[in-house]
Amino acid sequence: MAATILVVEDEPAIQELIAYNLKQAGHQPLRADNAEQALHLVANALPDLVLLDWMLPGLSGIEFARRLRADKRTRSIPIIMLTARSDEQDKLQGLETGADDYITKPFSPRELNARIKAVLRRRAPEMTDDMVQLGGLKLDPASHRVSGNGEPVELGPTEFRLLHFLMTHAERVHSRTQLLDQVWGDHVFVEERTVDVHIRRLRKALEPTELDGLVQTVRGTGYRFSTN
Amino acid sequence: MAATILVVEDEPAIQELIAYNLKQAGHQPLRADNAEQALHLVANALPDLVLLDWMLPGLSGIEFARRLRADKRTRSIPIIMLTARSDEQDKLQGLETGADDYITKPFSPRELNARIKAVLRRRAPEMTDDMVQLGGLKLDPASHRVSGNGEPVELGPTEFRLLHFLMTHAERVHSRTQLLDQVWGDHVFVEERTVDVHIRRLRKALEPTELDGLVQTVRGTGYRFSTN
DNA sequence: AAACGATGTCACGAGGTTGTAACATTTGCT
DNA sequence: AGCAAATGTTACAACCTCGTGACATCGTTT
Repeated sequence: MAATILVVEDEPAIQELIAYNLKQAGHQPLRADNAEQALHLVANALPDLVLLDWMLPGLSGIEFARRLRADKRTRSIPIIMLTARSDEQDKLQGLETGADDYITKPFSPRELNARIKAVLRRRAPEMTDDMVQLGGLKLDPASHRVSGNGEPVELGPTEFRLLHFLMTHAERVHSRTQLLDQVWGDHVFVEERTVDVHIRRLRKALEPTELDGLVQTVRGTGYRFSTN
Repeated sequence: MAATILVVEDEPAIQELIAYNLKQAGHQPLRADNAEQALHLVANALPDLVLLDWMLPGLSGIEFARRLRADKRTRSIPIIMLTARSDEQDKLQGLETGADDYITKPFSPRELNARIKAVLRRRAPEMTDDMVQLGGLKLDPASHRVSGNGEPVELGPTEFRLLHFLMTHAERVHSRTQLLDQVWGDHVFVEERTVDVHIRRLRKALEPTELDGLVQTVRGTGYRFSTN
């Protein structure tokens, strides 16, 4: 895991509790008492996920979420909202604003962790550090290591992310555009053909292990990771 | 999936939100703030589906839908309308004008995606990435693979699209013109006989699996995929 | 300052893909 | 049987796609 998680919660006790739990789970909590402060933090460094209390003094949680969604840079950050009760009204409005999940207080640390993990997996399975093992290839996000048939494989950062994405979305074709969006980020402007070059570098790095065939070209469409 | 979806919505925040969600779901959003702009976009390239806000400044959503339905070229584009409230009046008028579905604000991304998928499945199954399995032939759009009686089948891009369309519209005859429109796309001018050649190539590719008989000629009319 | 690794872009060539025309064959009809 | 229209089949040139190596840039390390 090791995700940076922004906690926006005005109640100090609850904020403390959540932050402690996140730390226990291996995440790095960022804290904010209100939306303004949260916006400041986000301006400095992007969190991987936001835990957002819906009832905030000043700028509301809904408005904060809206702003995150409005900015290209922060648009893709997953949001889990914390609601006081199972308030259907909040829930609806929250989901409309683009929250990925909600959790009603009181909640157990276990439940919170489960939802965080689920959201990270759903939004971006490649953000999780579950080990991926497919067709003789093993990729471990936690240790940032890759091995093919036992032999270690050296990859550059981009090739690592690319392989990670492909392996967590195997048996599917991905267009260059999709790969750029998912691996490079959707706010980056790069030539589509750049993908080819990195695919090439990835294959080259896999060659010594004879596993370069797993990364396949689908002519006219894109690339695919497949064990067939 | 990977459908091109035109979003006609004057509220920037909502437009942004929808576009973002569509992208996440693997679609490619086109945006228009008003009906005029939307008409321009449509003139250039046909979207696979239109998300249409009913309340628009200037030319209304209803009028826009009417125009789409009036033109032969755009008549078959599925439309999902976005209504402010569950306004029976709008709903009736919308469905009458030819909308395929409606969704009332506020709506969750999940609900929107579900409706899009449902409409596509009904109106343009070839845009979906559901696997198609018919008469011993299996075609999987997601992995971009085809197999006949278990054996893999190699197809060029055009043959793949052609087979996909035929299989998702089986037991129906399609004229060469229809196939050109649906498989080659609009705004393309190609000889009708070209279809014959690709049918031939498709059959040839299917020959090794003995499944080439599924692609049938209907003399004087066109071609048909049939398991009989 | 020099060296290095990572990255994005370009240019070139091999090979796959496509549309068309030309010719062959089949089909329906008289 | 004989004919004309429709379809099957093949060959091919134009075109497109992708793999590949080279190179410039940038930020960091030595």
